[in-house]
Amino acid sequence: MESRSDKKERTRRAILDAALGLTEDTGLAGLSLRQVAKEVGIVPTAFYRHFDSIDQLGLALVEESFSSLRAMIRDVRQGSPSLGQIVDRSVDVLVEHVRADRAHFGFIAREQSGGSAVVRDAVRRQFELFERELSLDLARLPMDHWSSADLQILSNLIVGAMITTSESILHAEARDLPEIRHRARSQLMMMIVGALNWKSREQT
Amino acid sequence: MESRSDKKERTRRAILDAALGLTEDTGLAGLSLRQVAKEVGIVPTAFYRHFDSIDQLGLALVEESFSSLRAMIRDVRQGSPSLGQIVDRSVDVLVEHVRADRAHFGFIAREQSGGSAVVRDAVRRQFELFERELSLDLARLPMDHWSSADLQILSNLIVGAMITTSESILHAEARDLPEIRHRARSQLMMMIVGALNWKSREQT
DNA sequence: TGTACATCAGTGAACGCGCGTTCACTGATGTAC
DNA sequence: TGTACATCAGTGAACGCGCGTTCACTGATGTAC
Repeated sequence: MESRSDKKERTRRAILDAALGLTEDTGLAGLSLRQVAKEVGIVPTAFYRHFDSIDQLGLALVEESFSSLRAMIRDVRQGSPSLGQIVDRSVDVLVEHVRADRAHFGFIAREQSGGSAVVRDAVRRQFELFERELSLDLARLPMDHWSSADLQILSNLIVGAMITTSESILHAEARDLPEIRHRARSQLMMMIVGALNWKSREQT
Repeated sequence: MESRSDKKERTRRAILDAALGLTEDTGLAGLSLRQVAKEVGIVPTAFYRHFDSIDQLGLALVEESFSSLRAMIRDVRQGSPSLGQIVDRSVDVLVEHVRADRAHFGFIAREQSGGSAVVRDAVRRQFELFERELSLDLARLPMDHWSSADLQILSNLIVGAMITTSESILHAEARDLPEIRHRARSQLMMMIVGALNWKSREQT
């Protein structure tokens, strides 16, 4: 038999999924509690058994979505390939993850400048955290003693390009993927090569 | 005396300005015709004398905002400084324009992934156009015979960084500006140096 | 310059609709003895 | 194992509100003669 808390968890899950789906066209701002309830198959007031408000639901989705993002980074890291392969591998993993988890990546991209101040700020805070983590990863690469401030600048640039690329992947047809892959690889290469040369130039 | 059409133009202007203001927190998706009318000081139904719908109003704002953006580029171009100064000058002009025209730049940044499909698509189309223009500008720099495809890839990367930087400027306090300037300069430098070295490397 | 008519930006009442939120409730699941 | 009571996810009616849109209108501005 399914316990009461199991059932509740299942409904909660259904609410989160419904919200991810309904949000795709209109953003969280265009999502109503009643739409969600209807989609899930509960009465509007039952929503409150799970979340205090649409904003709280949004925050839960932010958490979930960034878990997705971190899982992706772990995937890149565990391959731990050579510096030469890291570009190809990173881009492949990005494309793969975005395709496999459109809903979460789309949610993040949208709500980054969405209509709810609370959710928007949460997304931005998570991206800052994410940037700092990436800069730690970069520090482990052989980039002769960069300052952490400079690593963060590079990290900020890379994360920005990653978001732009994710958006391209989300809007693209399958047949456009090779081109997007090529572009993303070229850009990542430019950034890394640029950072290396810019830095060595400055130090001489 | 103010003519009838002058008066109409003035009201239209007031609607556009009210929309830009009200949109700042909630995005276009959170904007209602009645809010705009109230802000302007007309009755809701009078709105229809100027726009068919909020979406049409949004499209007008997209046009306006990208005029702003193009004015900025013209400003960069007319200085036509050396390759060495172009980075500093570009960043200075960007910061200056974004600060002077927060409303338009914020509108573009927001509605790029906003809740209205029509407006969103219009913004994206404009950005693609803008990228192509920038790639033509880049072709005039001494970047030994790049293919236009590669210039577009670089252009796409630069525009992405420009949007990210604009968003930083919009959210920043005045005292954080020097750091943002520094970051933007470093990043633009990385991209240009990277592009040059990556390319020459590939050609050998 | 004066008159008669046309235009049209803005008015105001009215509509039906979906919204978030309140409240008292039901009945199945869980717990204490 | 059986009984009595507590918990609580989901129900259903009701509310007041702001929304976009319709319609017939007003009265100042503009135009033709």
